Amino acid sequence: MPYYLCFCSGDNSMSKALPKRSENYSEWYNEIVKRADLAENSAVRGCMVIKPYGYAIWEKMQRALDDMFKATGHVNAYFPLFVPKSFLEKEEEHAAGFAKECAVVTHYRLKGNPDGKGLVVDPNAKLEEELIIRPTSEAVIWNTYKGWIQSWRDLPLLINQWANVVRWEMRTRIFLRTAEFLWQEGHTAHATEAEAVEETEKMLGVYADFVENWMAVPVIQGVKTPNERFAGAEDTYCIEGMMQDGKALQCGTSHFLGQNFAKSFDVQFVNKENQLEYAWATSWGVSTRLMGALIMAHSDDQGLVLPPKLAPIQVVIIPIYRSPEDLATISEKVEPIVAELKAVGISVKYDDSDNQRSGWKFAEYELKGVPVRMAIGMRDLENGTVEVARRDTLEKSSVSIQGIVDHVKGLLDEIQVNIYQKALKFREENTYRVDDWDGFKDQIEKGGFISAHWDGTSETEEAIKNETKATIRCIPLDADKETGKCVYSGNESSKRVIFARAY
RNA sequence: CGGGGCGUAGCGCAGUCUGGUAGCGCGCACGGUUCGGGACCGUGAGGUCGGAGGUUCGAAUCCUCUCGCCCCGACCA
Repeated sequence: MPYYLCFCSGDNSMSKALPKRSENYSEWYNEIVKRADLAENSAVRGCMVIKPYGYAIWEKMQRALDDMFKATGHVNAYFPLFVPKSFLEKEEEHAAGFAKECAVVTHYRLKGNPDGKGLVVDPNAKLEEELIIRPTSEAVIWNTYKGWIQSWRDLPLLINQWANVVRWEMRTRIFLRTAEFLWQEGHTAHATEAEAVEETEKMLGVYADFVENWMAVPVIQGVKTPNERFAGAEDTYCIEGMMQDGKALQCGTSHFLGQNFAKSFDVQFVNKENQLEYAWATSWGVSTRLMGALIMAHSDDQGLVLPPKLAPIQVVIIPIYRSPEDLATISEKVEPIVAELKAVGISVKYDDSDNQRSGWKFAEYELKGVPVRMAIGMRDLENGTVEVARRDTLEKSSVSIQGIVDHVKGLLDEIQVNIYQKALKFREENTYRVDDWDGFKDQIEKGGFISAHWDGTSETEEAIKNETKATIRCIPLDADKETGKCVYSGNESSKRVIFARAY
């Protein structure tokens, strides 16, 4: 059913087509998440259920990132879910930053309701000290590091943890902002400031590498303004991506924490000169929010578009047949192709299920973003060909079965590059240099990134945010030195920063 | 917390104004015809209408209370 007919019925939930990006971007996003079987809202407020297909993508992300962390010398560990309130309090700015969104455990027991059915909290089981469900783990980890760090020889300490965290957000959006989410958080301790800064920047680079080369989402690397900094950090570095509606999405952050946490948790070490010093810290994280970025950066009105490197199924093969005999003939021809594809490390699914017809399968795998689809029917067998369709461009071609594996391999690489280039082109076409305030207000309504001069004050940043809802996404690391006038105040500025509305 | 909306079959909804046999589409089960871009026909299963109380001969429908969810705003590394 074409989308426009849905208005007649007053009910588009049954329509086969997705809402269009151009008509209702957020509805389009929600429908893709649901229809591609990535995740769903759970019965628990603000919390999602990540479904097997969505989780398979997350697992591929985890695998790639984890390998990169290991390659840069990090090891994994696991720390408690609960943070005693007194720990969280220790670093004041950190505490203030997270206080408003904490889930708090106050009791440890339930009992039968004396007035009837069900359970009630046992008032006699009140905890001596409340436990906070971690919104992030700096507090509990630095409290632990105190016992691990005595000498310069104990440093650097390079640890990562894969975990869930809870932030009691007032409004949630699946993958982009959920009350509970999955992430990794790296927490490192160093002997010198320079080394910690280097680590902070190195991990930002790792994130940029991952997001660009695996997720195929181009990002701008930069530094946050003091307003947007992580609570308790000296500097917050970030990577910012552009979604197809022109809004920015923070894809990862890497924080230089100075000695703030070492001082709050009294983590000191003896240096080579036998003097006591506080350790220098970093922390860095990416979350299941990246799933949101992946969806919003590439997908189209037919459904999800996945970069081959992260697609749980890279190639799907669909037989086209009438009789069981035809199917048997086709399957016989397909089997060695499947085996060869697997042998070169390509994940392939041969969907010979007979409960749906081929047309239905085509649409279904498009919706799920499978990068390459092959269709084989009796006609193909006669010609020694298969029909190969690529998800990114929706182009179809007839390809000889001879050498099909090399062809598919090359095609997957090409798709990976192509969707990155497409996203990069989109970002470039939607990034504007703006030098006057009227132009700024005008452009921000249309969407996209604005590269403009800023006088460096929080007052100006706040005023711009209040008037336009645009925030400074970052001060790009590669910003050219360029003197100019602040787009809002007219005061002196030494470089341009990136403004955008953000998720 | 303020404003708006919604809870009826697994999912999406109509029915509520004006009380009187609980319906439709999708999905599901079975049978058949189909099969190169989301097939069709037939048969069938499936609901104490979010919960509690009230009005009434009779409540999905009217009244009171209550629980939950969604959207907009405030909030948000």
